[in-house]
Amino acid sequence: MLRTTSYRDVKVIDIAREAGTSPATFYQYFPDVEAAILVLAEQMAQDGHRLPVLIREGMWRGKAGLATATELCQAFFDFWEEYRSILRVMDLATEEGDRRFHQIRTRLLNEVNVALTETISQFQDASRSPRTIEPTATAAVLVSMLAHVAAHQYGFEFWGIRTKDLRDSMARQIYWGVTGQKL
Amino acid sequence: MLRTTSYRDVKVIDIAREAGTSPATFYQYFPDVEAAILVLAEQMAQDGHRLPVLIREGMWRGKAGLATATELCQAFFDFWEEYRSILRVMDLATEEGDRRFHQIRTRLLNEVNVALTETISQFQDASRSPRTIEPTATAAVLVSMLAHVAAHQYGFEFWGIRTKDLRDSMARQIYWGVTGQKL
DNA sequence: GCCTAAGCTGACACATCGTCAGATCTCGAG
DNA sequence: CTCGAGATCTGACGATGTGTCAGCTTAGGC
Repeated sequence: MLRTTSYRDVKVIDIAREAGTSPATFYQYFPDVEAAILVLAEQMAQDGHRLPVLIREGMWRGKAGLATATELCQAFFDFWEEYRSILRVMDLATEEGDRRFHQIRTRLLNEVNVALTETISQFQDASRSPRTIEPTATAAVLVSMLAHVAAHQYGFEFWGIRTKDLRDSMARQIYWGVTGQKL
Repeated sequence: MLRTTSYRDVKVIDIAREAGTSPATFYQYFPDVEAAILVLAEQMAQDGHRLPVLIREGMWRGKAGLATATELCQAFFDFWEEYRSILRVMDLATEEGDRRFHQIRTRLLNEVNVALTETISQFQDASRSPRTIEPTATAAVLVSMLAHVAAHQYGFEFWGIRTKDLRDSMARQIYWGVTGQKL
């Protein structure tokens, strides 16, 4: 229903109708509409475990590194495509201070963040470069980029920017952010 | 009201009460709640003109370039801080396919995008590097990063990531994305 | 076939929506 | 100052949605 109806207009009675039952039955399972969406969000977060795996199992050195970065971008695009309507509600709720959604969002993105932080740290240690920039912060910035571009993919196409170009451009930024190398 | 009440719970009757008038009067001015928020969003977009100015008037070469990038990040943080509650509604509405909000979002961010694209193109031309990466796409990716990190600034602090670190990390990514230089 | 517990829902009191007819106000012409 | 046209406001209302409860239905063990 979130795919076709705006969040604001999803009413308990609509959900009940769709489920072929009455509003009273809905309230037996959920205190409100948010609580029902929360369940969907939890299922989504489960599926999100595949994202950090890509980072940990991928190669990050040289050309293979750029390829891994590209795969990561593609995985984000795919994930957002699938869960777009839930993600946007989660984002709003999080921003509005809803702890329940914030927690799920954290579980989903923090894992990616941690995986990326580790990889960045490894490269910083290897190159013995002065750690002027926090790996955590860089990881956070890169994850933000991924999440936001994936979310607004369609909006960019509207401006005549191809998804493929976005992906490649983002992959380069990530490769650079992670390795510090120019390639 | 959007600062204290969730978007979903802002009712016409609340707005009317707040304004010391009746719902019927509200409907004389706006067809629905969204339309009223739209006006706030338009005012916000006006104020957004200051963002592309920073890009165009700033220096982008060398250390001054990094300073300009940092200023740009700070400006985004400040802007989002001021208009956080409107921006999150705008984002949701845009994602849900609302043309009116999409248009305002475009006006706001596209100007930044164009300014950044121009700057990137200048650097690519100067270095005669092969244009494998679309300047427009890179600009879009960077603007996304700015918008998203600014939006979730508070969420990051929750994870123990300092705003200052975010800003510096982002500034480096932008500097690199714009100039292609490592500094 | 009976009983129990789990699950469902009709009905209700209350809130909000969106509209319209008519009340009220404003302000310039006479 | 008075009047009236046009602008603005609002009470009232039917329609729709919310959240609760008591009572009904159903499944399954005995």
